[in-house]
Amino acid sequence: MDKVTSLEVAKRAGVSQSAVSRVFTPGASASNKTILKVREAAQELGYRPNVLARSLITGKSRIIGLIVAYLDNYFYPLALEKLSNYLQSEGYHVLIFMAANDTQSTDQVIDELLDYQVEGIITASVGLSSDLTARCEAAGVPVVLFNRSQDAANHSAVTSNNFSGGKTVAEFFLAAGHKRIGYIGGWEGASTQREREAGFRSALAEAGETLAAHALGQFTVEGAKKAARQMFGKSDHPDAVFVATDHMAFAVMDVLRGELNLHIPHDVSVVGYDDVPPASWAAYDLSTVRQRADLMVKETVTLMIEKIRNPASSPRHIKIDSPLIVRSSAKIPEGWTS
Amino acid sequence: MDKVTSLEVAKRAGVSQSAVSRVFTPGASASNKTILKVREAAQELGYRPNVLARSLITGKSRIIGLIVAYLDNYFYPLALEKLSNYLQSEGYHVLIFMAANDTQSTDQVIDELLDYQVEGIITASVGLSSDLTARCEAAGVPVVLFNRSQDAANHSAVTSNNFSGGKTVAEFFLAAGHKRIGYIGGWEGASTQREREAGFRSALAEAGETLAAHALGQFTVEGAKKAARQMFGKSDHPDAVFVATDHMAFAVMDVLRGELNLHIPHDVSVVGYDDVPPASWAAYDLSTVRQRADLMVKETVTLMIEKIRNPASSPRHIKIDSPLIVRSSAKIPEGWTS
DNA sequence: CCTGGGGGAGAGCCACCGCTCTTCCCCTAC
DNA sequence: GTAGGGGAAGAGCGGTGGCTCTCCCCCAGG
Repeated sequence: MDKVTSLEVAKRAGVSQSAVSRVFTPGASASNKTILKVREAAQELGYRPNVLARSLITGKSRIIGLIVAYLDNYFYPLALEKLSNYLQSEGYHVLIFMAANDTQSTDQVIDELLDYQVEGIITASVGLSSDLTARCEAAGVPVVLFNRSQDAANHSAVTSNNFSGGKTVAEFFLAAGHKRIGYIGGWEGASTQREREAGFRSALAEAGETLAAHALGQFTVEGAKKAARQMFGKSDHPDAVFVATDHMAFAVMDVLRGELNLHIPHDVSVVGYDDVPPASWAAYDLSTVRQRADLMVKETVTLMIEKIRNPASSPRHIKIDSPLIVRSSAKIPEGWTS
Repeated sequence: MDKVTSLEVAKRAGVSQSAVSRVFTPGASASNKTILKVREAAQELGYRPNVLARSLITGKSRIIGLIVAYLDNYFYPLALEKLSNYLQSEGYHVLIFMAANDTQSTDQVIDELLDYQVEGIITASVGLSSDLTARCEAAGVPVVLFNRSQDAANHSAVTSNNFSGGKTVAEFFLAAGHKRIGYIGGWEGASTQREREAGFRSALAEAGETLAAHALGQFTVEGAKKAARQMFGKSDHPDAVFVATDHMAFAVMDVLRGELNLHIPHDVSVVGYDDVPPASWAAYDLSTVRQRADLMVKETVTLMIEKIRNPASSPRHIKIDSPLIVRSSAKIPEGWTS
């Protein structure tokens, strides 16, 4: 019952095997009569071309490798969903890999992807060593970084405008009259973390202010909780805090309200980054900087396809504008308009 | 720079092409001397076997197709992560597809997967028509349903024990002395929904009670909110409600507390199903039935591999025990022990 | 009006994509 | 001398694509 080949279809239709191939190859020419006969025979036999065999000769697998980490941060599943759908609609398919966040495993993952002759690699929230970059380059496989950027390396990247996002949050806090302003970040290895903090600090500096408190939460719930306890456990705690991802911001809010009995936003204003769905849930109603996943995905795929079509095209870093979404977790400055 | 083939490696190493193949084929024999020469030449040239070409001849692609829906329910991204990792560790790779929840698109997705010569298909929260089942069967591709079951069809399935899970919740409510008990479900097409409700109802019936209110939330936040407003908008609302997924339960809690000013668990007890991470977050602290994703994943992969190794093995439905995790969103009966 | 030649569409043939696997043969070792 | 390990050769796996060949249509010229 298994494995119907084009040869069998050809026999049944009374044509040559290449005729069958031509019928199933878009852009090849065949007479209506042949097409009809072949289609019918194929239908009866349940024939479908073997994509693997096709890729072998055409050199195009129509597979895109996707490397993901941090699936526990809501932003990534949603981005993944959109990415997959968008690539599917462009006729590509997604081979997915989880990356632990060590170079070791990323290394192996890339190798396995290359083994599958992927036409391109998209990494979500994963950085690449220059060594790996070179290997992909050598194999002629373009790489696009999603929600992460890299200065030195020469691959394309799509991020939100993290710097200006961070800046806006600081301006928002300052306009609301906050004086002791804290920051809870992610992990220094991540460009998102560095840029959000840099933007945040720069706006404070412009206003002649400085950061009153600083901690890193490693992008995890536990890390964020620890950071929050440490930062808010004393009486002269900050009256506003910018948390680098919503995912961590929820944990921070839980600690502030549940453990430290602080009121939000009366005692502390909290702002996050991402605008994942729970941010709009009543229990948190978190003010946050929105990363527009759909736009980011669209740009990522566009960049990828451009690079596949024209391997010589130069890498680009696209920054998507990221607006502040004002909800009730932070004091709203009078007359604030985004 | 592109595409190093085994022939080139063979030339450089001064051996035949087949010798190179043997070196890279686990289980084939070659002398130490040859292995050494070949490995060195391969290293220098950056050679790696082309998996696609290999699959063409061996008939084993080492690809598993994964079809997912409802990625907005936290349970699935986490399951996906575990699934992918587990399959990776078993030497398989995952080609992922998103399924809109109509048969139409599932149909096409299956076709595309079969085109890629996948060795098996895992569907997460997606049912399959008997027509599709037959097609996979005919192509010799085993199917395992994850978190969904199907009576008539003959493929394996892994779920939690939804019936007993639902039953436990009802017993829990009854033991706490609740009298007006409601249920907010998902979507009738889902076996999880039907079984959870059936279990829940059966325990009520055993105690001579009946459901005081019933609504369906379609597994979405908006649907659940609507159901909650409807069920709790009047004064004789239930004093306990079982919501078929945590994801919907959060929405229900938001409506109860934020819109209707009801107190949990004082006015209403809420219990969910899944035990996704936010269930343990302080803002919700939701009592819920735990689906043990790691166990479910492990069984799913085991089943899959067994079926690949021995296609004749008969399909099985594995039900993972699902314990009630007691938190503060529902009244705790005196002396309750799970 | 009929015939011959040019041209183009469409079908068939064959080489090949990169690898595996079986068969065969050679060489070594006992 | 014989057994056995290991290398080489060659036939595919299921397709694609270039080349050739055939056939038919059309038009021009006798």
